[in-house]
Amino acid sequence: MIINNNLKMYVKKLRSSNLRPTKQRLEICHFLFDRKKTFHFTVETLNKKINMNGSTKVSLATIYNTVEAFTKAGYLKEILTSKNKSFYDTNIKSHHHFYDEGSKELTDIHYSQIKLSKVPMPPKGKKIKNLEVVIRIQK
Amino acid sequence: MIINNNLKMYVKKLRSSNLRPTKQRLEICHFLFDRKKTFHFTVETLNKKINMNGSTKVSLATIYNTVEAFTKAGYLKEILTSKNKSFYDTNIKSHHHFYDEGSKELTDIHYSQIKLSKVPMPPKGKKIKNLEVVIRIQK
DNA sequence: TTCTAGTTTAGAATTATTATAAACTAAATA
DNA sequence: TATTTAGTTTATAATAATTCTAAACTAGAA
Repeated sequence: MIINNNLKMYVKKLRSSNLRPTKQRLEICHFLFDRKKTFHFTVETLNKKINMNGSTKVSLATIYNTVEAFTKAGYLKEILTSKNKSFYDTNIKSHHHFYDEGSKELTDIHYSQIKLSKVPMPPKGKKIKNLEVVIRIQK
Repeated sequence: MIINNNLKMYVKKLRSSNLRPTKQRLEICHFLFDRKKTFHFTVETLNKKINMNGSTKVSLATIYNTVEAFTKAGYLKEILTSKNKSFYDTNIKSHHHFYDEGSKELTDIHYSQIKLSKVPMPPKGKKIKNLEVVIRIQK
């Protein structure tokens, strides 16, 4: 379960996302952030993981709400794909993806692996929030 | 309605997508390709346009099927976004997009406006099909 | 300890998409 | 040209992802 050290971090993330630290939300944090590698997921896969391996039952609605709040707060990043399903990533650093249309798998590309030498100005009155490259690959 | 000149082109596009040229499919072609500017759309918006302004009634299922066949054949391109809805583009040349999360609008970026000076090798056994940049903008 | 505003939940509602099967039609063949 | 058949269209049903709802519950302030 959640070790004390991470607990503080989770509470901080939750509070700064305007969420109270509840049993369910801490369980979600555990499955999202208590990892060595970064984690790509959909709400469906996260829900399965939590409810098969977790120590607390968490409803789908709570998972949706928490993931959305974390995404707004910047602790998760929504990935661009052409599927009608949302993919999220715990790696919020600027980085890019390979998207394999056969297997529908996403793989991180480290930001240092792609360099842009020219980027356009945003339209008037707007600023750039984020820039992502998706490289579609096939056999 | 469809002028004679375009008709031939539409029939060619349909045949090479393994579709017979029917009244309904020609009407879809008219709304997709008889344009000066490139066209961004979802099936929903295309359906509205056709059935409000078109001269032939076309069912939603036919629109879905035709758009999918054109996308497979390469006459339309599916755009990457974070929404749970498919966006398509009649501009199939290599190009990129601004995505305004406020208004949910997509704007083309001409391929010459972005230059990449470093791109990673694809994983073993795979090749790069396509590379797209999406720049998310906000106020 | 009590109270209040926020939270969780199951299930209903909504939205996008895909599947189905009966009626229709393009175009190959006689 | 008439007939045939394989492909097409359509309304509607089914499915999948997400959002909404309202009743029961709980964190944390007073």
